[in-house]
Formats: sequence, structure tokens, C-alpha cells
Amino acid sequence: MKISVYNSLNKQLEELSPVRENEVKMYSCGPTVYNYAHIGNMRSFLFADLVQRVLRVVGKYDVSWVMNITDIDDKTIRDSAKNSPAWLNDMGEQTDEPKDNLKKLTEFYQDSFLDDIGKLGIDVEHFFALPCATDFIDEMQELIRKIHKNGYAYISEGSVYFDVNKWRKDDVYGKLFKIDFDNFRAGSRVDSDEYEKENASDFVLWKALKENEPFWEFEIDGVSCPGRPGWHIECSAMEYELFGLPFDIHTGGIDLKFPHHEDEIAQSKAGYGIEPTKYWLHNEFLEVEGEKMSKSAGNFFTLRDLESKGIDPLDIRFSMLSAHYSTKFNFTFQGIESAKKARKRVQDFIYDLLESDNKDGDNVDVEKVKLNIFEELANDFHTPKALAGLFGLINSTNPKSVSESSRIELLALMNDINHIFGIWDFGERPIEIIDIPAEITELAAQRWNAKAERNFQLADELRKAIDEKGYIIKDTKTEYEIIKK
RNA sequence: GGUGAUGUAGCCAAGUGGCCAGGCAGCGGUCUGCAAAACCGUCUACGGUGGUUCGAAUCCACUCAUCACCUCCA
Repeated sequence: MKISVYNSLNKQLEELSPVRENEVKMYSCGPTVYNYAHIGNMRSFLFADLVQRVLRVVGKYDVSWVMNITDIDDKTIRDSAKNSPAWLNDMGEQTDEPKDNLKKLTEFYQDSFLDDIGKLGIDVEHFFALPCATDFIDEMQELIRKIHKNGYAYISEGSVYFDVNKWRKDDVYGKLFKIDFDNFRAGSRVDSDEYEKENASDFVLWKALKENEPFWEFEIDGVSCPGRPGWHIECSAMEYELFGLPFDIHTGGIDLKFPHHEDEIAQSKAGYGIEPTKYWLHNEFLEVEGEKMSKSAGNFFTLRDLESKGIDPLDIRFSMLSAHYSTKFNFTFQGIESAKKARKRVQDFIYDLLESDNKDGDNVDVEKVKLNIFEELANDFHTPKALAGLFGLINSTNPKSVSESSRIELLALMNDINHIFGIWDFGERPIEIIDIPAEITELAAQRWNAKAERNFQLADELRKAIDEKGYIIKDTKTEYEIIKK
């Protein structure tokens, strides 16, 4: 099925037409590994995952998905510096070698990142590569030399800058983000590094060495410039090395449109002479209970924070998929609760289908439903409409009274849908085994006896007592079950 | 100052001119001694004002409110 995507480059819905037929190369801006990922990061990763899954399952494309890991930047340097308060014991002992400390810190958070995305249902097997910036230093340097050779970069006090004004004479700067150069808040952010830029809109390609910071040797135009890469250059270099240019899809958070992605386009074209990406896809931000998420507001959550509150990461995944990626997502605890129940309803539907053995029940037009759901997904990844279609099916279908052929078809459909949503189980219905305190089982047994003696008043009192202690009794004809609230 | 958004029922969230979004909660019912779960049914909203139109949440104007981004934050 043809996939349509909203391309930030021209602000239009476009039918996806990859560089090579049947093959999609997709690059996603990944994490800077200086801390645990927060739910805002997760939305971006989950969006990228959704895109690549829809391309595979609905579009039948062969997808090569790359997500970079930024393991060298101001924050990783800051937090890995000697005697940094951000250093954790689990990272090991700090040494006098800045690069070594940097590695220890970034590897620690890289592991936690992989851990987190795994819990969110992102399958590491789906990645073509998860490259680290520091593994591409040579390639970045090569690109910087090319940009300089082509006349779009200058060296100043050991750093190398991209000359935006020069570039603007030959090409467009502002492809993703309309920039009013006359009103550019020039110098509004004072760079504490005190680098010497010629122009406020110029950006750094290579940063000069500072004392006690990690650095790599770099020679450019006969000048020795030990230092480290600027922020945007890693993406340009990796895309070129791993994919070749141009490639198909680039995803990222909307905040990265400018300057990160704008600069990336300029760099790649100024160095390699090729516009890097055909389709730019940006996901909107996330708010928490209607407010911007920030540490100071106390509404800043990492996945670990939420897990410790008893939230299942897959409910977060489902919750985020129930809104369209291009709208602001309002993360609320009530919303997670709502998502949990909705997800369970679908899960129960699947279990019911698996357990059903009705040989001559009703036939269901599964093909029609599948077409509808897939069309919605193919329409710029419209998960809310796809889910509406799915619930429409569930509402109109009794899984215990469908014909055997429909049952098989329905299971196949649910399985297909789950290849995208990735939140349902197709095994045996799990039997919840929980530790019930002896006190509770005793009360429950007493209640069962009271009930058998038709002493309902006592039975109700005991139910209430059990309820107050956090457990619920579910009766059937012949037995009862204790579940935790 | 510039740029880009948003405002839809108790909550979340689709919808861009006429036809049902959907989920959660609530309510009513079936079932149950009572419950729980499940299932069935139900709830009819579009910030405000004016306009265009046979008809507007949807188009236009004005207005109110909220938010984000503008050099390293997904």
C-alpha cells in the first residue's frame, strides 16, 4: 500500500516515493546519552518506531533504520568531568583521562537507553545501526574539510564555523524553518565558550580544545585544530557513510527543525553537494497535565520514574499512539489509566479469539476492516483513526461466536496490527499469581462459608473488610478468586 | 519583535461544509443473594461575536485565551 507522509520540507502531504523502489532508508535523531531518557524523548523514539513499522507492515518496504547516539557534546562533557556531581558510582571510577570518563558516562546511559526502548516495545532487531558519534570522528573531519574547501567554512581561534551568509548567496538557508534574518535575535544567547563567530547565525562545525576536555587531533588547511565536533555534524557524516545521499526519511522532534536540521541540510549540501533527505518528519512536543514538562515544575518524568509508580511501559506506548504524532500530546495519569483499560479490552478480545472453538458461528468481513485500518496508517500514520477502526471491529464482533474461518482471519489481522502497535500478547492467557496474605485468604474462606450458609450479612461485612485491605473477591458458581486492587 | 501552533462533551482525542469518530469515566440494563468482571444500551460537544451559505465545529472577519520555538531542549 502507498504511504503518504507530511513532509516538513514543503509542508504538504506527499506520497512516499523512495530513492530505490521497495527500499526505505530512515534516519532518526536519537538521544544524547548524558541522562535517563524522559517521556518527551520517548515520544520521539516511539514515533520513529511507528513510522518504520508502518513502512514495513503496511508499505511492505525493506527498511533500514538508523538512530544515532550522541556521546560527545557540552552536557556529556560537563557531567563526565572530574568531580562532576552527576557522576554515579555505577559508572565506575573516574580517571585523569577525560575521554575515558566520557566513555564511562555515555556507555552507562547508552545501556539505560537501550533498556528503556526495549521496555517500550522498540525491537533492537529493527535497527540497521545505532551509531555513536565518537565512532565517526574521522568521517566528520573529512566532511568539515570538504565544506571548508568549498568555501563555506572559516577557521577562527582553533574552531571551524559554517559561514551562513556565504551559503545564503548560493543556496537557501531556511528550508525547514522560515527565518527572518533582520529580526534574528542576534547574540541573545551568549555562548559561555566565548568562541569567535563572525556572524550570529553562523554555527560551529568543530570546537577548539579546552583544557581538561576530551579532544581529537584535527588538521585542516594546514592548521592544527585539536578539539571536538560540533553538534550537527555527526548526523550529516553518518548519513553519508551509512546510507549514501540522498536517503529517504529523517525523523526527529519538532524542536530540532531549527537549528539542528536546518544546519544539517546546509552542511551536507555544502560538503557533499547533495540535499540529504527527501522527507522530513517531525513529531510534536509533549505536555504533562497540560503544562510544559520541566524539572522545575516537578512534572519531569523518566521511564524509570513511571515504572516505580507501577505504570507498564506498554501502556505508555499505547497511550502515545492514541494521539496523532503531529499534535501536542497531553500526558496525564488518568490518560495512562484509560489507555491501560483500552489496551486490556483489545487483549481480552485476542485471548477470547484464541480460546474460541465455535465451528459454525458468524462470518466477519475481516478484509474490509483490515483495509480500513491499514489505509488510516498509510495516511500519515493516523493511529487514532486506525484505533477507532479497531474498536469498531471489537464492538461489533463477539469473538466467541465467529466462524472458524473468520476466527483465523481475525487472529491474522490482530497479529498484523500488533506488528505495528506491538503491545498485545498472543500466547496463553496468563494466570495472575499473586501473593495473598494469610489474613486475607482466611477472611475469604470465612466469607465463602458464610455465603454457603446464606448468612449474607456476614458475607458482605467480610467482603467489605477484605476490600478495605486492598483485595477484591470475585465469585463464580463454584469457587471464588482473590485479586489485588 | 519574528515564527509556528492550539482551544471539540467530566477527561483524553479524531474530524476541515450536510452522514457514526474512538477510548476512559459516568449513567441505565443483563448477570449476581449482593458485588466484581464481562456484555448490551446511553450520554451529542465544538472559546466568543459577527458574516458567507439552503446548511458551519469545518470557510471568512474580528475577538478572547493558552502554548511552543527563535543557537545545542525530543
